Amino acid sequence: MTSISTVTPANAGEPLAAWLQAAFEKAFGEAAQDTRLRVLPSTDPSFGDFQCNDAMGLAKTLRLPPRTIATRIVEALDTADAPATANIAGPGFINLAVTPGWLAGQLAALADDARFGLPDIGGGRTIIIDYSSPNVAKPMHIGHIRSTIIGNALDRLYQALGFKVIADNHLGDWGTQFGILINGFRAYADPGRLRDAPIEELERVYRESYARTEKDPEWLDACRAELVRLQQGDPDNLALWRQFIDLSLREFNRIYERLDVTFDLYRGESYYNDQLAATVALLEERGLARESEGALVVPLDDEGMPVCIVRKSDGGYNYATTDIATVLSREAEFQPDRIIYVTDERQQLHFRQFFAVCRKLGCTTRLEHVWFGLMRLPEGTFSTRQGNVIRLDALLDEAESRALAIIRESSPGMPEEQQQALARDIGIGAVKYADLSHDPQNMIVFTWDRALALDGNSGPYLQYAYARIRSLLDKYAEACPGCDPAKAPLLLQEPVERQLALQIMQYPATVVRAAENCKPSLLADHLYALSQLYSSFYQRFPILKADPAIRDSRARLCTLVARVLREGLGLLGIATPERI
RNA sequence: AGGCCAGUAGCUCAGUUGGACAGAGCACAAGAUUCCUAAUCUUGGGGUCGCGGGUUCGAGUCCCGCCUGGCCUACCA
Repeated sequence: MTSISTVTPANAGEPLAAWLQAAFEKAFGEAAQDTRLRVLPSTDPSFGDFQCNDAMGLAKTLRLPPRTIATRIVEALDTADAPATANIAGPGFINLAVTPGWLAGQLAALADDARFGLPDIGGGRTIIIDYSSPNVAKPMHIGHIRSTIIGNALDRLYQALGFKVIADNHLGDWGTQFGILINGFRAYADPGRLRDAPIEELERVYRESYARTEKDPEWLDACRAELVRLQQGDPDNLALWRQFIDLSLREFNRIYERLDVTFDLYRGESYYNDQLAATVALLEERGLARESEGALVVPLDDEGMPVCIVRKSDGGYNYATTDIATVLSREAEFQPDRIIYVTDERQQLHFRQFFAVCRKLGCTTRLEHVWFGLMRLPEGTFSTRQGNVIRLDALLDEAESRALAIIRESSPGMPEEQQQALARDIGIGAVKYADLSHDPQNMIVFTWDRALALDGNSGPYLQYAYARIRSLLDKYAEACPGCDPAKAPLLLQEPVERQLALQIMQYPATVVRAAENCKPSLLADHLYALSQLYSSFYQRFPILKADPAIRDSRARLCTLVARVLREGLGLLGIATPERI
């Protein structure tokens, strides 16, 4: 159950819904008991601030014209200290225009709440989020960015809502590719290149070795032999394997640092290696697995899915086995409430299958696959073979250098070091926002200009709005020493000021919705709308030069916009520099 | 062949339990800076919401059929 935070309800319309609900019950008695009226922000400011559409839906059950229902609700409203005026429009919409006093009071209550209205939904329960998960000995490319950025945003969102989040990087650090790599490494690796660009070198070695397996059977056998030796624990091969992981992690961590992404665990597939046999034994014990064409499979006809292979015909285990063992291990160690996997869309069937197997084993953890559309290039799918992969570090480099060019032009006086730090925040912010502002499930066609856009609906637009507020508030402090905007009464007179207040008040509900739907884009949209309102307000109305009471109120409104932007962008993992 | 997803303005995309004349950004056109950061703001044109049925007081949203595109469909992950 959702527990409501200290002062402010998560949905800004809730107090109004309660007000309408009381009138509804007064007017209709028992007939009203089973329904709860909902109040949502208006779809158009000209209708008012909030609206309730439920009278139309109730027409059937109450057997009355919707307009009559709406009228009777409105007539029964408690008018003493009413938070809003209500009127009926169209077939039975109840439009609510809230009083300035109510609006100011609600906003002030939100401002005084330490959690800014975010409810503690988690109550300390544990969620494991499994994301990023690149393959060892291969460079991270733009195909990894969505999992990393979306996963990290979910990490931050759930933490903000009171969950204990364990971010687990389930590295691809085990499997047949290591036989090819070890054998190739001994034959082809160049120490100099390995020192200068380790991952490129490992990748080159792998490609060369792999190519040879296709035309040289003896080579292929040698690779297989190395793999067997590794799996049997041969010290030399293990040492090499550890070196590959070590080199890869160093490279990955450089990128994670640039992206401000951190993990609580780095448990690759190899971590579960010694649990695979027991996992399969358990499946057999429970009578869930059977032989088929030499492999061991779990039939899933009852779920309408093809069989799930848990042991290959050569006796080896595959990813399904590892994933099942991973769930069992996580349940035993962490007792998580949920496990969320963030991967691309191609793995949907695999996840549905192994989730089903887990349920058959009696797992009670809520397992969830958050999938996202594959990123592709305008000319088609990117692929290693065609060499049209865009490496993640190259993307980030380009993002930063584009940002730096603009900063040098617009802020030539800024110290070089500060320009570069700013370019990092803005460039990385642009890349992250370009991803997070889209619904994860939509495919993204990658173009440099779109991924690195610095105007319009972009990360820098939001960062710019924030920096302008900071600058303005500094000037306010100078102009009015000793003034505390937090104590100023809120006078929300202009329509755009009311809209700003309403938008801010929807922030907690938006965070909840973004987390529950695993769609950070919902929060990104909200922050963009807030920035648009603010930019319009800023451009059209004086703040520092307004009459003192108005000036102080507007300064306070600015502090609240800044707070939402800083905290909201923070939940998306996007930095908010104080100066641009 | 079956499954999942998508199809909304020239382009990229939003669009809470079905709700009021379908919204942004980019691009295009015209304007705004002696004044709090113009990476901004204001105004304008522009859409048979893939097609056809159905349910409903009401459908971009739900149901059925079709068209187009992407991905998946047993020993890669």
